[in-house]
Amino acid sequence: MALSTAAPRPFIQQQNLVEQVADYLTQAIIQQHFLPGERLSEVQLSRDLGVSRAPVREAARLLESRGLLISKPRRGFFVRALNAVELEDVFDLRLCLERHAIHRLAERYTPEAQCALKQQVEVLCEAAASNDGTRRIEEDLQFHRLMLHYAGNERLLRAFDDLTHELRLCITLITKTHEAPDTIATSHYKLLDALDSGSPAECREAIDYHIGVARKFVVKGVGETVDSSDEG
Amino acid sequence: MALSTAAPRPFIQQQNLVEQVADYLTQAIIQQHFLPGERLSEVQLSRDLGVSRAPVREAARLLESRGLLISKPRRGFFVRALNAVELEDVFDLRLCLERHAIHRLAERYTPEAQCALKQQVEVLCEAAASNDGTRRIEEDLQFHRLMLHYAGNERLLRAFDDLTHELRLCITLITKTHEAPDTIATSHYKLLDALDSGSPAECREAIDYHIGVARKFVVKGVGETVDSSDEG
DNA sequence: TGCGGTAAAACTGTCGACAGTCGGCAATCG
DNA sequence: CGATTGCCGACTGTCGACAGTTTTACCGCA
Repeated sequence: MALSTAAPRPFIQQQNLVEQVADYLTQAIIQQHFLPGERLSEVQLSRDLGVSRAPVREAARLLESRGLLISKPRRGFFVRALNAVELEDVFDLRLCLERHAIHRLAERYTPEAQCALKQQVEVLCEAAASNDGTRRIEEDLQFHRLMLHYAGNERLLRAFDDLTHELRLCITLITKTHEAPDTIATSHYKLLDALDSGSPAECREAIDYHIGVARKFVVKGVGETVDSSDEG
Repeated sequence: MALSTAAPRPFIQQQNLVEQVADYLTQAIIQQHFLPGERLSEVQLSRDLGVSRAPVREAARLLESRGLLISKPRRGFFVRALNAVELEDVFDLRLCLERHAIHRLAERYTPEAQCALKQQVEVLCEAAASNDGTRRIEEDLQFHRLMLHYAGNERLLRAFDDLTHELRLCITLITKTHEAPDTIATSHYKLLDALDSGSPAECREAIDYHIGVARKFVVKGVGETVDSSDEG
């Protein structure tokens, strides 16, 4: 049941308008083409994308379940705006999930997992040296996703994926205050070392420190952008 | 089979059709009017409920995001069927969330929370003495939901709610193998005692034992119902 | 000039319809 | 007699349209 094997690659896949619209909206939100709190007009979107409103609505509901949009009855869909408290909650839950995952992973740390994680850290380091902030974040998240993946609990992985959608909601904030390249590298290598040691205490300490640093940076970013996106 | 009351207008006249359809579907699935793996026909549902297909589709997508339904392209929606592995994953994640929650709660254990939890245990004990298995489960879940609530992290609570939807997916299995009333009572009082003590170690031990027992019962229930509802 | 009320515009919620696709069944062929 | 192929029915994906509601713009009045 390992999901590590290559994903099924259908020959022809592009015919699902809902998914395409969902992807488009997700990217547009992440890249801040739609600002937090902004209202999305179904008719305008369907006009712009050249589709009818039905797939737009279904895609919007999908994003709502992922925490990227919020629907208000008779008002439409709005881009979710995370405040400081909600962001703290997100990182607290992330800590919860990753603590659990790293322990589970330490219990079943295969050479395959070790190799994949090490490889991903190298990719991450490469990305960290570049100027592309978004790519840095994505490779960082991908490393953590791999950890969750090799922890062997698909439901846990799904919960993490749900969470990262919300993390991406403020990805531009994160890129602005992201750590220095060498800090990123050492921080992740520490996680690998902890896993190699197999010690639960070391794992916990490493992940606590790691998430703690990330949290600090992001919350700082939010604090700097005192955004008065009020809602009623 | 499920909708013998397919009269012209069963129940809907207000607004928010999507939520009403979602509630209806949720109840129908929980009460096993739709069996795991069964396919749901959009047209049939919309006919039976006296609405069009649009709200049915949107409600189905909602339930899909909650893990109650699975959509297969061009095939429609199917009732999710949890296998033993997936159920183990669910309980593992539940352990993850509740461990975190009880620690957070111990840090900020107010008299209000203490009172509310104690009250809910009493309600639960009352329900446990009754014959209504579903009510027992619901009051049990409600106790845990209160714990998560007073832990003070709304995002954590949402993750828990998402999880309980899947738990309810096999609620009939759970009711069949639920613990004895006095076991339920003592088990929950142990949680309260651990919280009163304020000791993280005691909290962890109590919640580990608690979830472990629940897991054992449910997994046993699944094992007895050797239902090979695999999917391809 | 500022404010309240009314009317128009825009939007969402919902509906019925059409087209492409999938699964099952039957006729055909080896 | 079994396997294959073509056909038919049913269903999903998508669309345009209508009705009720919310927002906005405008106009009269103080």
